[in-house]
Amino acid sequence: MAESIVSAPASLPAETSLAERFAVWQDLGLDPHHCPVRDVLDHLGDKWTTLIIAVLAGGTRRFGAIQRAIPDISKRMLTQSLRDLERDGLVARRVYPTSPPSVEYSLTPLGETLLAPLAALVAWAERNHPAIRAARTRFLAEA
Amino acid sequence: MAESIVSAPASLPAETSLAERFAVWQDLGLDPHHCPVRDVLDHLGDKWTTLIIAVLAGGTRRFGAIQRAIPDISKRMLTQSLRDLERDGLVARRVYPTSPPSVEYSLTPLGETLLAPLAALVAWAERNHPAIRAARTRFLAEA
DNA sequence: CCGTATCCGGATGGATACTG
DNA sequence: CAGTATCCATCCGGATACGG
Repeated sequence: MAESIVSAPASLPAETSLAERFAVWQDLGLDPHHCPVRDVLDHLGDKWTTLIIAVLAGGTRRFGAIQRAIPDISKRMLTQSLRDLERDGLVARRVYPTSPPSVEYSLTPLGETLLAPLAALVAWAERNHPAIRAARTRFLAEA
Repeated sequence: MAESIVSAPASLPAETSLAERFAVWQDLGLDPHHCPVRDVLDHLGDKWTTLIIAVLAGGTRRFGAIQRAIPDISKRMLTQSLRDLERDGLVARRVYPTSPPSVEYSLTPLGETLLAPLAALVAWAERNHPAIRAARTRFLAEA
């Protein structure tokens, strides 16, 4: 997919509002290749990625250990999610050619920089979880 | 769905690490009803929600205005996403019974509290977008 | 132990047409 | 203008079985 030559806009200062950032993406036609929400966050939003990052936030883990930490993930989805994270440079995979083989996963330095903003969002979710559930109940009661 | 009587754990201080938070959810069996990642963030992770919030971060908007701001969203998906946000108490919907009718959407106070952590995550995505794209290219080159 | 391969059901989401 | 209704293709993700 011969990438466009248009370079991404210079990154804005950290305190830039969401609304201002949106205006920039909009000028680029919300092209998914230049819209970080679509190109990066959509990935974090899938069913398992955030949970896996939370596990790896605790340190290097083996494949089986991650699977035990998230009881209802299948090997298929765990492998695929880890591959995607590796592909994006957030997770490192190290294979030890022992028998039976063992494979260790850990966050890369890039992956570690994600922890702070992600933890802030998760903290928001925890703090407001009761309010959100209350809103849902109220909404249902009106229908 | 007669809700369980087990109350959610008291919320942890803001600086608590992801790994520590995960341990708490895990003790509850990662039950989706008590895991904010699953009950709240999964919702934010769907295809349009974050973009819609970014638009509303700029102020109250009418249905048509939101649709024009996000060129490739269908009316169907916009309606559905807005309903979900309204249901969770993040967005308010106000109908003016004019002819033709006009409907305004805006963030609720609860919705506004989401802007700061969300903007931080988006800022991370913007800043590291080039590094992530580079990692993808590297990954492809090895296969 | 750490995967891959295959199959398949259900959810997601786009296109289109219609309504108050 | 702001939806709803319907149909339909695609994709996500679970179950199972097999391989290095």
